[in-house]
Amino acid sequence: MNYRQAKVRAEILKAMAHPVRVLIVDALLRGDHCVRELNRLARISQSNVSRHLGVLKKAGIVTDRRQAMKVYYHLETPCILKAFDCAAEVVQADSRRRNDYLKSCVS
Amino acid sequence: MNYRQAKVRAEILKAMAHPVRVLIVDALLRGDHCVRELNRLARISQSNVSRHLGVLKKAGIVTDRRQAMKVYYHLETPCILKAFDCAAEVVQADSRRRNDYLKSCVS
DNA sequence: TGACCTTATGCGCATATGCGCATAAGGTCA
DNA sequence: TGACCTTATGCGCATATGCGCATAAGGTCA
Repeated sequence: MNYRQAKVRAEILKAMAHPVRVLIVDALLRGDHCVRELNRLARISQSNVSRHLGVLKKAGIVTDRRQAMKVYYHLETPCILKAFDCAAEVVQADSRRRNDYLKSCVS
Repeated sequence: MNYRQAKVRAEILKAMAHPVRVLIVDALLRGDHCVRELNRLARISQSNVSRHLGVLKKAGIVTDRRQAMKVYYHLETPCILKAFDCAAEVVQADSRRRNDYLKSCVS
């Protein structure tokens, strides 16, 4: 892999690498939502939700469609789930290692 | 998902969301490497490689072991690949959408 | 039309991130 | 021991990111 390819991948990972954006993606996994709904669900200010949605949209992770006053956002790539699974796996592996370390200290 | 859980996931995604770290993880997929090797492979300064490895280590993605003068790094969670696959998928979906858009402009 | 709802974005500021440079610390080997 | 290799990290600076606040723009509905 060259630097250019790595940069593209990093951009996408970066687009998801924020707690609010993780929350948003998680909500969108269960169906489309408009900004206001996400704002209420995630208890994040409207402007902030909107901005984070902009980041996800720019990265191609979500798309939007206007419907009357509201703008609905749609998760374009549910494969994002895999990244989350991995994230969870890393956490588990890490705590397992920590436990092993603690055990080795005791024995 | 609550904010705390989202934060944990985001931390891990963040740990990979940098071109240099993507390059490093990709290299480590093919086997353990010491800092000097990665430094040469990726054409990144030694101090910089070391720092990025520190980030990956802190996130629990890699582990290190000393062997004489060298410190070898080991990819602890190859599931990281999945995240990369998804990243690639996002890029493809995005360019597909762009093409569709262009076509709709022409027709 | 005017009151109201929803969304995106400009601005300013605080904080985080990235990197080069220098250097200390750990180790090898003649 | 002293020359040398490898690695981690402190420091300073430039740039990126995040967010609150205010507000403009788009739309609805009585």
